[in-house]
Amino acid sequence: MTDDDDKRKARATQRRIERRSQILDAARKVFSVKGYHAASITDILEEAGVARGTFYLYFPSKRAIFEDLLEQMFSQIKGTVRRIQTGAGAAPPVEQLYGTVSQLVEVLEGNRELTIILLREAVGLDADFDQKLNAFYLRLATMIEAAMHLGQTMGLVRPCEVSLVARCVLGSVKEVMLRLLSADHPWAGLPREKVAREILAYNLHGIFVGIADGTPPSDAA
Amino acid sequence: MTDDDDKRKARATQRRIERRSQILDAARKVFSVKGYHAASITDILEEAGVARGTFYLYFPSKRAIFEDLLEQMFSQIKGTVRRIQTGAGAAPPVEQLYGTVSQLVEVLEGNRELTIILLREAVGLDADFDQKLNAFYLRLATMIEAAMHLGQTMGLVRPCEVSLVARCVLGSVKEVMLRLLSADHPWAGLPREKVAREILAYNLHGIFVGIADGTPPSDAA
Amino acid sequence: MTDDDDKRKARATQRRIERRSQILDAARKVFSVKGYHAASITDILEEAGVARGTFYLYFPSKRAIFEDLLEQMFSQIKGTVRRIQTGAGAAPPVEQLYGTVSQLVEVLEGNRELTIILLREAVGLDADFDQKLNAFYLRLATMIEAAMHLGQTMGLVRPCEVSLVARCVLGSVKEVMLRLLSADHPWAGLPREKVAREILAYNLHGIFVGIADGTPPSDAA
Amino acid sequence: MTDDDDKRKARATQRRIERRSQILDAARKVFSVKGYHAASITDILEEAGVARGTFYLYFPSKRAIFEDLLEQMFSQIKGTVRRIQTGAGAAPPVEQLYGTVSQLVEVLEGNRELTIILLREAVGLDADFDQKLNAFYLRLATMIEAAMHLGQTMGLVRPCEVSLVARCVLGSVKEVMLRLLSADHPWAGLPREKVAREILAYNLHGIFVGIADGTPPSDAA
DNA sequence: CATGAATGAGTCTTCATTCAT
DNA sequence: TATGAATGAAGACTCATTCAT
Repeated sequence: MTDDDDKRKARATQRRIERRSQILDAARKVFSVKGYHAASITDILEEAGVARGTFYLYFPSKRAIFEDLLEQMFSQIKGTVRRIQTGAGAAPPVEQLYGTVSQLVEVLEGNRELTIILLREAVGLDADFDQKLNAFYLRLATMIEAAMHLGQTMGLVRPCEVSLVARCVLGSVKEVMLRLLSADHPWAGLPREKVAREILAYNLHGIFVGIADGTPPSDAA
Repeated sequence: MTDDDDKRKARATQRRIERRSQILDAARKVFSVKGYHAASITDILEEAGVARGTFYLYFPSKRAIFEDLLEQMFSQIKGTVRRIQTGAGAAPPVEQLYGTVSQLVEVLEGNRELTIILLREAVGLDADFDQKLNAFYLRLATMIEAAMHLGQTMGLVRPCEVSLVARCVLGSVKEVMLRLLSADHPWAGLPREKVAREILAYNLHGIFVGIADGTPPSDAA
Repeated sequence: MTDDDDKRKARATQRRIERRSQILDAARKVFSVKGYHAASITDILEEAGVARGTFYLYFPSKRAIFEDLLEQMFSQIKGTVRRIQTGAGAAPPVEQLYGTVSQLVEVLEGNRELTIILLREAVGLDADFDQKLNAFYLRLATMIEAAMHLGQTMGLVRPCEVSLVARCVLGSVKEVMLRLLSADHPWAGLPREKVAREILAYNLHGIFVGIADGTPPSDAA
Repeated sequence: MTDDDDKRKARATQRRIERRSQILDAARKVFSVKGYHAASITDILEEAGVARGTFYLYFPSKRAIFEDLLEQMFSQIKGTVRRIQTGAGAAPPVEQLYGTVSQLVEVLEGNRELTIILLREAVGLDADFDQKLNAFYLRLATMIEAAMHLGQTMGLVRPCEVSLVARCVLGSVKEVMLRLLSADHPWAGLPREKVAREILAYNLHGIFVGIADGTPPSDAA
């Protein structure tokens, strides 16, 4: 009996999770196409093939599901961007950076809809919401700053107003990724690696002390 | 009589223009504080001290006035960003660039409200609207591309995927300016020139073939 | 010009007041028939022949208009129930009481719908609301108590737990009035005066020290 | 086998009854605190510790369970209010009345929650429902009328519009009991007997022919 | 019998836009 | 030209009830 119950409970939980995903997926799609404001609960309902009440069974409000989506993105990006290792057997910093950028591009491309939401719906919902986004970007900027400071102590990064330049770095990545993921970008054919290398080259030669010979870093490494 | 009529007409036209400005100013303020969606016609009305019907006498819709505001911004920025001169007596390209960036920062700072609107309310109204914004940024990107191509033929700019890198440049400027103009940025004290120089240095060393010696370009020039 | 403006403004204000009344009347009717919960804004709209938005132009919420209606009732009743005068030339207390009761019945009958609302919708909206109603009835009860205390010092009212008996008085009036105003009461034909006299007789002989000889007080007076 | 079946059936029936009570108790509690409208099925479910579907296994609707609760109250009150006995060995009518009132107060106090529901949620659900309540109160009023008519033939009750005065009596009891049972009434300390005596005294001296000497009837008897 | 996920009709409220004065 | 009252489409959310497991 207990076994049966357990099984049933497990199946129920499973279904709950699936339903949630189903709605979440629909919302992701709708939000990425229409944007937060233009998207109505009804749109999501239709996309998900679910009744009104069901939605509210899984999410307390339109805003809540949107935040959920953003949280997803946050955590995925957080998982991607890693600190530079400086230990003995660590790979050269540039290599590591390339790895991070490359992965980042991959993750963002793999989450096209979420990324578009994150990058587009940059702001404008309400103060509370903006703050969350700002906090997120601040976290990213801070990570970049930290890496730059480290680079400076290693003599790899030129002296500069780090907090400002870190934002430059962030901005360049944001802009490129948004275009890359938008419906009809001009670099449709570019492979991820190429994109990653270009971004890295652009940024490195802005924060890197050394001879810029026009060769992308992957070759240099 | 005709004279009188003319005078009257002129005065009337004058008043029309003033009224328009009055409403436009109010809208700019409201939009920059609340964002497009959160701002209501009523907010604008109250800020402008104008009646409901009057608003619709000057603008056909909420969206229209918002577009108007954006157009203002477009033209101001267009006026700032100039093509690099290559003629005989022309100043060194880097100098020219510095001038452009410096002016740009100044203009954007001088139009804090509009700039914030432009940078934040990036997208999300509707497809039509997004296209306008995309078109605007595309225009900017294209100008940067043109400059880069020129630079490449002059041997000043390293070979790269120009259309992509141009977006990097654009993104870095957008991000920095948004932070700079936001309520409480961390570089509160930085003078415009310093900001301009940092941005330029960051970007130049990313698109510039040459020895990156860590010296800001203004010194180099 | 100013004259014209004044006139126009006056007319506008007049119309505003009328519109308000129009909606208020409709709401009164609907609430008295359906009760607060069963009545929908739509019902009121249809009854008033007014558009949805118009309603919210005059009242911030369904609850607000209901409270308004109640306030109306409060003030009307307040205006009716007067303190007993004990001065030299004052009419005999019983006479005064009869006057008050008689007027009260008249007022309540004249505001059939409001009264029904007040008496029926006794409670159950929310804590806040209940409190308002309780406070109102408490005020009435307190007035009755005061009159009774006075009567006691004058030797007219028998000793008793005044606060409790005051509620008895209040309750008897409430119940009778509710029935009287309800659609199909059994005393349909009874004239106001008769009703007033009966209520008074009933109550007087409960709080009156003296010989109850079965004669209605109006005769006794 | 049949025995076993019977036993099983009996046990099952027993369980059914218990479950029903369990839900009924929860509903009583919830309704008396929140009132009919504010109380949700979910509230009852949580209070009862029962699943949604289970509820509808025992009651067809929210309204139905509410009616059930009211029926309970009806029958309890019906059991309390007895006809006055006029036989040879019967106790004096006043004594009997005192007994009835006293018992009534006791029953109502013992069913605090139900009573509050009955007295507060007086009306306002829908026409059908109101009618049930009206019918109930009508029944009570009719019983009082009958007693009064009897009293009149016995020369104990003064001539009056019996149907109206009966409502006065009913109203006075309702009002006092509602206050008495409400959270913070002013007579918190009053013992039941005192309350019963006061109510009776108030009412008797309104419907009783005789010398009102200010003494509570219990003393008089 | 019991469960609780799913349903969808119905509610209140907002706000851009229109139009008579 | 200016006003502001009126409009009504559209949106988010609730909750009693059903039904597959």
